[in-house]
Amino acid sequence: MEDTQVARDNTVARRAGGRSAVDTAAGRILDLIRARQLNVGDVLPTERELSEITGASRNTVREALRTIRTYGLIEPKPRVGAVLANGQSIAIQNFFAAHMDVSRSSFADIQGFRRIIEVGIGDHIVLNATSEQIEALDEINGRIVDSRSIEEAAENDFSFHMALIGLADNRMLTDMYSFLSPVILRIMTIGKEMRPVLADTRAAHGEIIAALRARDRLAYAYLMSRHLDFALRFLPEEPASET
Amino acid sequence: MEDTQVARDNTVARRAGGRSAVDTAAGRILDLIRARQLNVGDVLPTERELSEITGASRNTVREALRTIRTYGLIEPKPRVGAVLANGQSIAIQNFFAAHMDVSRSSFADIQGFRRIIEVGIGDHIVLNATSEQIEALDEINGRIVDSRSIEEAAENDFSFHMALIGLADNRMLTDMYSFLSPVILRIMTIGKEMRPVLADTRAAHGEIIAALRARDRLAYAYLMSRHLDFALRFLPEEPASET
DNA sequence: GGAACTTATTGTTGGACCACAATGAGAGTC
DNA sequence: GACTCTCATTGTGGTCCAACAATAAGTTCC
Repeated sequence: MEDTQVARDNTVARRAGGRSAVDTAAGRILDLIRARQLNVGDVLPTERELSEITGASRNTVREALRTIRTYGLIEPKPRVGAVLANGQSIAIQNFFAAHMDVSRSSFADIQGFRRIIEVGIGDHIVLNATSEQIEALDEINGRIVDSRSIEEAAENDFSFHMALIGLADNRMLTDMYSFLSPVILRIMTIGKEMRPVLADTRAAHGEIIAALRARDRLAYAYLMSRHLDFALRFLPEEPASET
Repeated sequence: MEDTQVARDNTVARRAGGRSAVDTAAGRILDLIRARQLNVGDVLPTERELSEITGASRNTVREALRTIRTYGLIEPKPRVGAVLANGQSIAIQNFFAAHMDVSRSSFADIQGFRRIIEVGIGDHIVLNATSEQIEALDEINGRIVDSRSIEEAAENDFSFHMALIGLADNRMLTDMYSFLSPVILRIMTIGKEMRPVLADTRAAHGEIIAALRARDRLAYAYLMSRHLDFALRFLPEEPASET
């Protein structure tokens, strides 16, 4: 009898709030994390406790936790509870991996986004970057040909572009690139798998650096635009088959 | 008897594959989508059928569906089943919301970001936008002076810029601006509170539209850059506090 | 100090009920 | 007879519960 009561009450609450019980629970759990100032490594209350706190059943709490988990914010750990994590990378990667199966335009979209950004920051860099910063770019660029694996090459490639972003001196941009880094890395990896000529990448970067040295914003825009468009040409039409 | 068998088999499979039953189920469902060539609008089998197909319990299937749903790939529809959707936009916005702390970026950062983006999309718009699209911008721009409140003016202002972003034809950009819309709206509201001359905004937009009509990319870049920089001058230096 | 045991927690299952919407059967009307 | 409206049926997702298995931290015993 009481279980029926609970069920009916929850249903009413759901309809009233317009949100499902799972959404409500997820929101409360996120509020809890915020309110308790929990950081990476801290543990959440147990599912049963969360069930009491949120007023939802354990199953509902589990679905809510599953959502938060998909965001990479928590990592379940048997016996101890869910641990706050920054599984951002894996989460984003999974996110895009799941989407590549359905929509294939994502790669192109991201490359287009990069093109706008990395071409667009040219003016600021040309005007404000110090010679030391530009030479630091050159140093990073040199690592690419030393890479001993595709993955390492992709990481070094990304490091170069990330350093470039850093010169824009804009926190939102930096955050955004960090956020997108797993996907960009994956794009680079695929590109290098299809056309593993590291020297070309280095040369293209080198031209860009030269344009920066010369404080030539037009050359920078042209070269960067060409560089990113070039990468796009080697991306597969079909989705990347993951395992 | 058989259920016990199934349970034990699943447990074994889980330990062998190193993946949980939920992950396995999610993988099989995604395989199913791929194998059946399901497109947006098509329906998945019911949860109970998926339970039979994947060999997992309905609760496990539900958690798997919850993951896929968090990715924005499906949308549950009562009585019909889960429908394939392209909720990538909303999903990625949720990802942004869960991971990116906009409040830590300053107004200047966000305006700088906007400057890069909105100037950067000029080339694409000049080359690809139809005359009808440009006239639509003009129509939106006309609403600004009709606004009867600061908030309404800010919304109309944002609509103009959002429409501009839409012309870039890049989903990631559109998603990003949707995600940032509350903050941008706030910036615009503050700006208009400090300098409530709507005619100026409209005039600046009008010049930009004129540049687009003339397919003059240099004029566009100059005018847009000036327009955004101008707004920045009237903003306080505090960080963008959200909500 | 190390090994076996206890125990609390997550993982998974099966079953139950509710609200809701589509379907179709049946009554009523022309 | 054909059509329309009403309403019960039915099937679906949403939520809840109780139970057991697997796991690892904590505890006790040697």
